[in-house]
Amino acid sequence: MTEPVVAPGRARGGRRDEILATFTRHVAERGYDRANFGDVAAELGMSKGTIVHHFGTKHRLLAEVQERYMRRRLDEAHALLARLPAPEQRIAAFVHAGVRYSTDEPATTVAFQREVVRLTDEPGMETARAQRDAYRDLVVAVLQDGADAGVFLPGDARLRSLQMFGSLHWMWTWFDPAGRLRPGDVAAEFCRTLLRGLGVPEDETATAADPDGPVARCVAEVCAPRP
Amino acid sequence: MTEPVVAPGRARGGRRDEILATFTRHVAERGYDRANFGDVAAELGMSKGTIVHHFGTKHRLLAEVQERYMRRRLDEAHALLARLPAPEQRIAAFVHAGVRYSTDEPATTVAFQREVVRLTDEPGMETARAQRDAYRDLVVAVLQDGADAGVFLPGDARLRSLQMFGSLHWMWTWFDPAGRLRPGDVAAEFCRTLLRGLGVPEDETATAADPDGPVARCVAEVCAPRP
DNA sequence: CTACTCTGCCCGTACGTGCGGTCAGTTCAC
DNA sequence: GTGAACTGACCGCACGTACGGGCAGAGTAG
Repeated sequence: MTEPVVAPGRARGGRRDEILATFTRHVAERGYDRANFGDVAAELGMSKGTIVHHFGTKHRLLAEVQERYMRRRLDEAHALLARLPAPEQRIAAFVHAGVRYSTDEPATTVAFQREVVRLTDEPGMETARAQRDAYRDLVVAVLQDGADAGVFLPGDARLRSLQMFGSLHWMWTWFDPAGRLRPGDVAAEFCRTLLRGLGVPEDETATAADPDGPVARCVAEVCAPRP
Repeated sequence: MTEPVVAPGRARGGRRDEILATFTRHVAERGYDRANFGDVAAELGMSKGTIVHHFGTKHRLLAEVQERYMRRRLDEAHALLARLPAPEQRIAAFVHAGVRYSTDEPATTVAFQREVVRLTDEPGMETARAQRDAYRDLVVAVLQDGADAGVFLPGDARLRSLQMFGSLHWMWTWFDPAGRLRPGDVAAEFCRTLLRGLGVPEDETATAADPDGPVARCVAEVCAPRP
């Protein structure tokens, strides 16, 4: 209907991607439990059976959403680490990126964040959980390295990472991508408080937090617009 | 059975409080959607009808959980503000208190935090939402006053409050009250990063963050053990 | 004291609905 | 032919909640 480019039955991934996108939006809006096959199918003008045919179970569908999301986030994280050497730049980049997600892919980001707890509980989420842990480990390592190098004041790197992730992951409950609050401003404020809190001097903090500064620009390049 | 003190039929709130407590625990463990009357009733050895009799609907039950929780938090907040005059002490107190909740009332805290989004969406939650907003306004006012007074560096008080609440509200996804991590240590680390990030000098930061310091002690007195 | 009525707590059951998942079958590209 | 995409009817079940009734204690009249 909105995808007449490729012949039906042989579209890129079939209707698989459409299902994934619509399901993701429903999870973002209502949560996993209240999202259901019937509504998704109706919206896409297909049968419930089609969704089952492609994904098997609802759990598997969610798992695929989480895995795809974390795959992109991990790729970006590695690209950022490769370009930015300094610990305070790297932390700032993670914050800028974390805020960008909320506007670049609002639905997927909200779906991921509000259902993140299922990564720890439910079976079948091992891959996504491992990806999430890998991402967190990257941040912890930067925090630890920075503290070891004296760039950051001594402190518990793991707790600091949780403090930082909390601020970012909580955004789904209050941030409106369509609102007047610019993501760059949110990231800047978060960066300033966080980096100062880690003991980074004022001028490095200001540069790294600047929404038009080098770190933010690097993040913008790496986090390309959605295909 | 475990409540032989008062004659049946005239117990303090009847089985009402038991229902509330058990339902709260189920919401904390499984989330609102997966918590159900059948399991709660079975665990308490009563009929589903009894729950309906006392609360009418499932939504009303959740609303009551949220309202009771926020009432306690608001009372504590006002008590803390009355005892602690300095902005950095007040912010530190909010952080210490926020962490304490996770161990003092783990079930209710998790239930509240993981279902907080329903305060904004669902009807019937107006009271709880107003309480939550009032709590946030208290924190925003402290941050604003501190910035106006020059105790904190200039910055967006509202964004700072959201950054702070994010760290605390996210705790339910990772903090284990029975684990080896002491709540005081978490609060101390969070306080240090946050207060330094707000521009508070190192010695005031250290005093306010100290888990055995005056602020933490004041919080411990105000947040009395459960009755 | 007795008998009665009223009332609030509680039970058991039954109903309606919504949802995840199954399955037999059709269409269509290769 | 072969197999993948897709359909639509259907199943079973879990869950919220409506309903009718039982029962015990309080109040009251005699």
